[in-house]
Amino acid sequence: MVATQKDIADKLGISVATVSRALGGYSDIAKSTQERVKEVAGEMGYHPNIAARRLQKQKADTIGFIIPTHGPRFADPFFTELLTGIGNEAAEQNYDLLVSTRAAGSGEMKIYQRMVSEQRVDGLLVVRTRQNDQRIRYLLKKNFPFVAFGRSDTNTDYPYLDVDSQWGIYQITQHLIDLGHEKLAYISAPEKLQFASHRLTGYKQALEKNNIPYNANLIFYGELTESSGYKLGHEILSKYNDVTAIIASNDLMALGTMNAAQELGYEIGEDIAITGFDDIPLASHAHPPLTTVQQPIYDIGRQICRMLIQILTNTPAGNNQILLKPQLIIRASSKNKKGGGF
Amino acid sequence: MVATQKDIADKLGISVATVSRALGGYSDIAKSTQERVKEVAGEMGYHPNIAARRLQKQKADTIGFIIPTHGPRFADPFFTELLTGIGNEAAEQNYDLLVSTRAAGSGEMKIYQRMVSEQRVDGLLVVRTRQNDQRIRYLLKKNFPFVAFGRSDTNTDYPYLDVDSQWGIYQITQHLIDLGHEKLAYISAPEKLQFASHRLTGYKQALEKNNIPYNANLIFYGELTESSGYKLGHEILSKYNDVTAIIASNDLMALGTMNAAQELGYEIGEDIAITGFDDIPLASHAHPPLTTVQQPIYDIGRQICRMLIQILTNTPAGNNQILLKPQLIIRASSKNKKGGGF
DNA sequence: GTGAAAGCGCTAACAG
DNA sequence: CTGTTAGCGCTTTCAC
Repeated sequence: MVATQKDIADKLGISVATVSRALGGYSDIAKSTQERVKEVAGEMGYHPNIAARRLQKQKADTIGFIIPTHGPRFADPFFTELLTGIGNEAAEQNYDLLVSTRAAGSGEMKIYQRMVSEQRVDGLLVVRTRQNDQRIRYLLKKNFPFVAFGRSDTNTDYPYLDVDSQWGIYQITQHLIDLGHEKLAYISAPEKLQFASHRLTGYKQALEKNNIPYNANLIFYGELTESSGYKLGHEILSKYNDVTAIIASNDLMALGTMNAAQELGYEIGEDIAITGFDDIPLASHAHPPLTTVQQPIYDIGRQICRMLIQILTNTPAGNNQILLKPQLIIRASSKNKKGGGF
Repeated sequence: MVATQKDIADKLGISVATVSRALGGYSDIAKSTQERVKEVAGEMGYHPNIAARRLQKQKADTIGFIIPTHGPRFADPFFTELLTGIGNEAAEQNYDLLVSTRAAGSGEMKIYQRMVSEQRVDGLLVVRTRQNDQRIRYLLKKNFPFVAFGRSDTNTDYPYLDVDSQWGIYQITQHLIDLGHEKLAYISAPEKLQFASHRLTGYKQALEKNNIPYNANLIFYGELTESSGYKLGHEILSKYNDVTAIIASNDLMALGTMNAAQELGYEIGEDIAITGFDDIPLASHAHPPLTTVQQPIYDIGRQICRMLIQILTNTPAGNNQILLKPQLIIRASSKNKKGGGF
């Protein structure tokens, strides 16, 4: 049996209210009483019952994070790192973190409703924003606190943090063009993801700037997994043997593409350039190391969590629509085009 | 404002108790009443307040999972997949999943205490069991429900699921020996992790069986990360140019080691064999694909979660100390030793 | 400074 | 079948 405030009160012959005040560190309490209460609380191994506290305070002191997984073998290191950032920030601020793992689509909205309606959490973190995002529409309608990692196409106003991935892909494309590449295939994220269009735009912009005609046949759509990159890598290289660079919109797909290219006998960095996006730890330990666009994943996790808590505590938050500039990381997977005239 | 049972009761002119019973699907209720209640509940958008329910039931219907991270850039795909398994199972059984991310050591025990004492969760999942594991000792002392992924050295009795990684490493070592390798370096997990010793034992057993003398200098200790494997790979290959195989005790370190070896000009699978453990999705898309020992990570997550829920609901659980046989997956990173006499 | 009393929203025992 | 009552453990008026 766990000790309650009542147990302490009984033992000390005082009221529960006094115990509560003593423990809560209120000022209108005799110093001596407070000390006695704290001592006995310690002896009895008292710990507050948070269910009771939550009911009374009408707050869960909990943040929700619903991870959009794709299938059982969802093993994206990006999310582990993001989760670590979110979790560490939440813990420091004394919030619990409620996590759900749900495939986008299959019952995902049910979970949002459950978290919101049953007051399981005080606020939510939304990631991988999508075009016309149902989740965001729902939360706005319910007027429920949330922060998104990613913008949305609807011109609604809500707090978010995003990385300027259009700019990031523009940079990486320009980098490849500078190296002499002219036929660059592009592996996009699923079209419905908001960042997919940002990134694709960055690619198009760079081509345009350099007077390279855009060719829709060179755009491929993947699922952000290694195996998806692998399949598309094979497809691209078998269809177009004159492609000299492949830009993937995340590292996992880039790694899969590298694998395909290597199977086909390409030497990466020499015969073909391949690039990613994210800079997961594996990117620098790939063979060859992967040129990519770095997002500060851990810090993003911390920051979106912090933004949400600021909203929940009505702390003046400053700007709550933040756009970070990512950083181009050049490694050996991109080199001068062979015979590129340099 | 959110609708409560009282609101429904008032609207219908009945008591809160009746509403509760109607909603709870009890049998001792008039069908007509139940229908009216449910209808009005729907209209008013009623959803139970779980804080109240938890207080009354003295159960949180929540499972806790504390992820032992190492540092900010913790990005182990293994854990994403494990989390997905745990999360999906919990959701199916209507349990919430509370996640904490804490570096082992730094305040980790505080989180366990918080979860247990403040009754934030009904049970806990413990992973990466350690020698003389503090967490397990604590939970046993508190008589708090938990299931561990991994055995422990104390011969205490508690529910766990583990993979027979001794057997797994034995298999992989034997496989390499069969290929003609005789000087095999070994990269261990940190010594304090329980599975580190199991795996090392498997390695030693295989050597012994084949009359290869054990050489302690060939044992290296890593941190289970790519960069750790990378550093040790460099160290091993610069010290011992006659090592022809390196056995890493997880895939991430194996991948890092491959990177080091490739930097040094080795052709993996030809000049040197490198193997891992886990079979994360990236293993099959490495270059060359990685020979490894497969653990059914997602299923392990599901199963430890299921075991815990069985304990919480007093469901006859059958065997609650389970040892799974992993599976050897042979890929191109291990081949015949060059000039090995085959 | 402290106690008494009320109430957060729900479930459960008991009466009728 | 339904209402009354009590209570989960805590915080928060309001008196004194």
